[in-house]
Amino acid sequence: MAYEKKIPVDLDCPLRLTMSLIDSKWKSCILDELRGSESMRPSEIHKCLPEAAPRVLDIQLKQMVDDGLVAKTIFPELPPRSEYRITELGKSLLPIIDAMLKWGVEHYDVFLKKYQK
Amino acid sequence: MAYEKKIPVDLDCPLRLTMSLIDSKWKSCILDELRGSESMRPSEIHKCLPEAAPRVLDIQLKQMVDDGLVAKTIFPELPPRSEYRITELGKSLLPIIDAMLKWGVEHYDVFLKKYQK
DNA sequence: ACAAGTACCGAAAAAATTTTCGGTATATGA
DNA sequence: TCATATACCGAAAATTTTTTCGGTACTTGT
Repeated sequence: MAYEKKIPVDLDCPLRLTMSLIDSKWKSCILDELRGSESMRPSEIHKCLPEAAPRVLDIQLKQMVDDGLVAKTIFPELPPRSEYRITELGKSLLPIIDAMLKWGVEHYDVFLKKYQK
Repeated sequence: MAYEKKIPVDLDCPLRLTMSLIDSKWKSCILDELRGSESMRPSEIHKCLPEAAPRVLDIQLKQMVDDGLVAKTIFPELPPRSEYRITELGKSLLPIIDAMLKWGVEHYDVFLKKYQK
């Protein structure tokens, strides 16, 4: 799959539904970035997540727009301008992102010692 | 990757660390199953998650044992017997699983209408 | 004797995801 | 004029994950 998912989301069970919306490599980070600003332009998002290939962010942002987690506004200008912002549905996932972030911070050292080098 | 991860967990940021521990197709379901019993034998887990190929559960259980989320006891008996149980570290992830499960239940209908058929 | 169950594992195929590369188009600043 | 920036997209390569298949070894029940 490149820019469109064969099976958009996992409808087999509620837990996997939620997972399937955020379990790609960068989606949770994108949500975490978008929460911080009213809106962000693609180039800003790329700068905030420099380790992600720009193409992946494009693809994952598009999927998140399709899923309703993120809204996109295209301004009919040249050079082109567009903006992404988190939707109410996307915001409703933030408690989950928060819980994961908190857990990660609390247990980071253990896994660093365990797996680093 | 087949039965061992090249990069065991993602240490780039706390959020991705947490994600990397549970973001495979069945790990969150395994945790959700294991929470319900004191312990489970592999064959029981397979029966509870019939859609997952047994080999995948083996592999993912092994990774979860390596990561410390699940503990395994092997009984030196014949025919062989072993048991998996969730560890304290694994239990500390349950609030995240709960939040995802709750979100999934609350938003299931929307995505069913949106993507089914 | 033989099928079925128990737990496990390697190899390879299949599927999905991520990354890289090159390309479109227009505008601005040096 | 030329490099840079904006946003986007397709194709293919690379990587990772999931699945399938076949095999080990031993026991119980028919």
